[in-house]
Amino acid sequence: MAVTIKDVANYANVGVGTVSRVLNGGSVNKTTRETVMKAMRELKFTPNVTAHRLRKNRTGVIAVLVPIINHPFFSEFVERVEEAADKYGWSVLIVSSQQKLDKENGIIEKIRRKEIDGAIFVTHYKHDEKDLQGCPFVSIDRPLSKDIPYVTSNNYEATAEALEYLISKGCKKIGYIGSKPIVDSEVMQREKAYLDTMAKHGFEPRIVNDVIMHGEERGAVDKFFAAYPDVDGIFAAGYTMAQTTYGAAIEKGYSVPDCLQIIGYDGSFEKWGNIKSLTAVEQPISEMAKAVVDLLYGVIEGKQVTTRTSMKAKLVIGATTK
Amino acid sequence: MAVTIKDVANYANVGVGTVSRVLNGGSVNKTTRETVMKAMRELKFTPNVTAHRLRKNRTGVIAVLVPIINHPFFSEFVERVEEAADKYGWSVLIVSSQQKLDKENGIIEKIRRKEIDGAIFVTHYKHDEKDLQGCPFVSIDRPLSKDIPYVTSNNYEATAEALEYLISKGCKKIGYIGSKPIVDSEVMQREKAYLDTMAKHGFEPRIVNDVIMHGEERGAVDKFFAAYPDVDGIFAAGYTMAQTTYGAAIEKGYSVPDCLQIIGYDGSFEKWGNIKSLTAVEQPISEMAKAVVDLLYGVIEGKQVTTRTSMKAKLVIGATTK
DNA sequence: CTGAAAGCGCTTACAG
DNA sequence: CTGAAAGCGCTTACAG
Repeated sequence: MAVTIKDVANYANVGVGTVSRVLNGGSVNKTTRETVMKAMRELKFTPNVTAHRLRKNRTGVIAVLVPIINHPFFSEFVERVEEAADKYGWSVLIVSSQQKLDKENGIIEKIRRKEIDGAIFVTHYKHDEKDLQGCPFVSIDRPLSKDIPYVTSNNYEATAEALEYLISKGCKKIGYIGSKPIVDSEVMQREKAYLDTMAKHGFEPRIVNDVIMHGEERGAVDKFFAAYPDVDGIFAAGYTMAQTTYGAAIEKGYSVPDCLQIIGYDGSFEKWGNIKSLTAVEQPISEMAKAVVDLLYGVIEGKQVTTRTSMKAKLVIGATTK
Repeated sequence: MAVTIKDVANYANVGVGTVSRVLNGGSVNKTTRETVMKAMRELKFTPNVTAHRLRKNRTGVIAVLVPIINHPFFSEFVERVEEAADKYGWSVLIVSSQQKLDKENGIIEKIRRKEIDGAIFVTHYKHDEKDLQGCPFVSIDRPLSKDIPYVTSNNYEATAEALEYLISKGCKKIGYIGSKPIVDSEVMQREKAYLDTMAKHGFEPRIVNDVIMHGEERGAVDKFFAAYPDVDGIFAAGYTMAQTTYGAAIEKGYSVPDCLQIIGYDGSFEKWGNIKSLTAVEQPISEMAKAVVDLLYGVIEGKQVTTRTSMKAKLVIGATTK
């Protein structure tokens, strides 16, 4: 069969413990270490992760919960998580919960049963504090519960910057279309930044920010245009919302960006090469994924980790603004 | 710690072997089995998968390779695979290869090193026959290599049906826009069905079917419209192609479906609620995923499995046809 | 049908 | 720093 730690030990004339120690960075005499490494190379040894996991009481599996997978932000996020998780030898279970509580509870239960080692929540649902006790969890944009670490981006500043950009391009009747999170989340800073910026410039706010699910954007967008037909700039607080806004605007006869400028959050239309590229606030998805995976590793290993990590989003100019 | 097979054995006054046998469906005396099951229930025993895997030399991880994850067909397929894999206690590693050979070879290498148990290829790349020897592989739409099982849909019949539908709705100048697979694949039956149907009706073919990557659809679509501006019906042989075709057609001033009718393959635009829903040939994604996972299980367990499994796609009428 | 024992490939106190 | 040994939680011949 495959070559094991024992074969290496025999070949190098040491005990298996020693081989294990060089594998795990334990203290080993320098020349001994070299002999062992040489043996590993010559025998083409690769450690058996399953045995390692059994000994360490780990499964090597983490879960990532997203509301929907077919979405520019979430799908890229998930990809980056897979890449970052590879560093720890983890494989990742993708759970697309579409805001269904039972799927989320299923994951919590799996962790409890030790079927997976931990989970990353990108979904927004309210959980019982005590269900989360002692489980290795991390999340995006909001603390799952007190003291549970999470990664976010500078929602407030990035949104304010985007709005100032619209204003600098001549917009005076600026609207905000969003999808309100079910639970307290830093995503709400986007709306706050909008209100503050409008107030600062003396503009009256035009807002539609309801609690809706992915796939229900059109209703919110139609409601917005019905209420504020005179709008000349829109900040759409999510990718799907921006795409829907753009599509509806074109249908309704608005000329983009001449009469109506649009800025979205995340992603760009150019992906499929079929519509013009969106001006958007882009979150550093890759860095956020890496950070959240490292955080989860820390939690699983019982290390001290920072509770809140904020990363910088930046405005990327596309063709939906002047 | 957690309750183990040993605790159950003690509690039920039997040997651990017996407990293991009831767990794995070995032959056990009926009343003994009941005593053991009762003990498991009362002790809230759940088997440790890692130990099981170590003993069976399995990792419990399979990979699924897709060209791109943010795509209606592939993302749903991947979700269904996750669900189906759960039945075998597997977790699935999602690899988005965007037709990059090194990622695919990385997976083959992982299987060789026993880091994963098997893989499902939805990507289309040419691999060395001998690299695939003895590895548990299955695929979609084409045999990865001789005798390697795969699942497909009735591409030919479904495409022919879609074209007959266009013709029944008055189309006479029907085009085909596709993305040609790099390797031999049953997807090519779509083009064949198109050519046959055109010939049958005495229509002249209008085809653009180049080898392109996801994200490069717009070039093909523009090329098509430049060559055949008089088109009144289009069969777009993939979802992204259909979406791009629709977007470009609207931009170029075609009225859909009044002057130009479009049928796609897979997915629908309505997902984001922003554009009209597509008339499309829908593959039975869930069934295909289930079938391919069961196939992989068979291959891993060394069972005899059927080489080709074909499932029925069906035409779903949307708003892009009359 | 069933129990005792060996072993899957590692890690980790325990002595030295 | 290092070796021998126990043990992680299972499965599987081997006897009976």
